[in-house]
Amino acid sequence: MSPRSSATGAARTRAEIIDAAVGQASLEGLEAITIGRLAGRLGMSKAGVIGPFGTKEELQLAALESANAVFRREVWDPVASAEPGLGRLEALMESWLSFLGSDVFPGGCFITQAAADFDGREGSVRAAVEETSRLWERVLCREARAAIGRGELPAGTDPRQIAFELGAIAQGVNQARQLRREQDAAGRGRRAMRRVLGLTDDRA
Amino acid sequence: MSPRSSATGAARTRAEIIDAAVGQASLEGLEAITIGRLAGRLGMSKAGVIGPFGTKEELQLAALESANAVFRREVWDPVASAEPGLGRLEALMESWLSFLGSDVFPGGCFITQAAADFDGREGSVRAAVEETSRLWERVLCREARAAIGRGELPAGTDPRQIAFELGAIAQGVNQARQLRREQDAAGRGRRAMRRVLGLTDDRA
DNA sequence: TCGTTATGCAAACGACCGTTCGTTATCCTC
DNA sequence: GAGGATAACGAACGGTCGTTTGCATAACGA
Repeated sequence: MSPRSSATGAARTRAEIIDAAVGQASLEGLEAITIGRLAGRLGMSKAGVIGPFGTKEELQLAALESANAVFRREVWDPVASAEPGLGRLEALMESWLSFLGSDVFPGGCFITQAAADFDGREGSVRAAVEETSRLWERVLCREARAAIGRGELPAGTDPRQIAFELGAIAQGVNQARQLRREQDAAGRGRRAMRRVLGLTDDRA
Repeated sequence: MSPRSSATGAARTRAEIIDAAVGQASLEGLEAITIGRLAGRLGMSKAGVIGPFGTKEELQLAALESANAVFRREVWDPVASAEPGLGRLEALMESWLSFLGSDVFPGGCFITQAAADFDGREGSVRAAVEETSRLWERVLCREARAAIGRGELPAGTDPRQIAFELGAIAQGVNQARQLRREQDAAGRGRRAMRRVLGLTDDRA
């Protein structure tokens, strides 16, 4: 079931195809992946690549699901055991920034890439991307709500506004790093996030 | 020279092709535009479409240039005559939000779309997209610097940080509207921008 | 050990890709 | 009116796209 490295036969092949698809998609977009190029990169035939999925659309959905799992493992899991509230939200942002600065996905944030690629289309992949985006925003929102409930953020704060702003900043970091290749993208993002969370380390 | 609606013969055709290409690109990405589909939509032959540009890459560059001109006309020009400083920066943000909420580009912000599409590639189009992004950030930065110089933003404020955050918020608005179809995307963006600019209309 | 079931390959399909070529219609200038 | 430039056409090029089909071969359960 798990797409980790070992496994036997078909499951292993399937995981390798998905990994290659995720890499390709993070660079050029989920729609730009191509059966033929994946086959070339993997040293397989086109039929062998598409076989386990039946359809390119199913392969796209599998790649998205895999990228979600990677994101959860890299960003959420490290802070999952902490207590809900501002502390965990702060740790989550650090985790997120570290992820955006890594090369886990060679082309940067997979969801941002997929969102731009599919927000003007219709179909099941678009729906899955939208749902992923919604789910992650719900996570941020829940965490912000916990922080408000504990009095760590001002009463009356709108948790959805916090979630929106944190997500926007992450998008900005991703673009600064991937498009403009700014060295200090993470630093700018950190400052912005800390200001949103009231953890001002600069002038009032 | 200007791609406005009237004009004679070839220039007019060229402008029509570019308009169609911009529309298509804002929906599905600058790389996903296709000579054949443009020809179909325009009732022309493929040769007639690619003729004025010679190459798809040149057509992409022309589409990007046109989108830049539209952006400047819709967002910058309305505030260009005001005095530099916080007032104009605020007006610029309103102008930007209004633009993001309009359907000038059917698929949302052209640059965000193009950035995601090309930030993992190489070549002249990528370079042009990057330069556009840099240029716009420089505009925001210059405006923030003016506001700081006039004492309308706290001394010691980093104008590049302001530019980064405003740009990130716009990206967030675009994704909220285009992917998640949130009704109040502009409202969230406005609140976030005003907070960045110290124009707090919510609780301290 | 032998059928059965997976697993992946080679080849081919029709469709569309970007680009090139030669030709035609239309206009402007002598 | 004749002649030349211009603009767009239709047809074709070699490739690549996603998908389907039939055939090997490897693995497995009896």
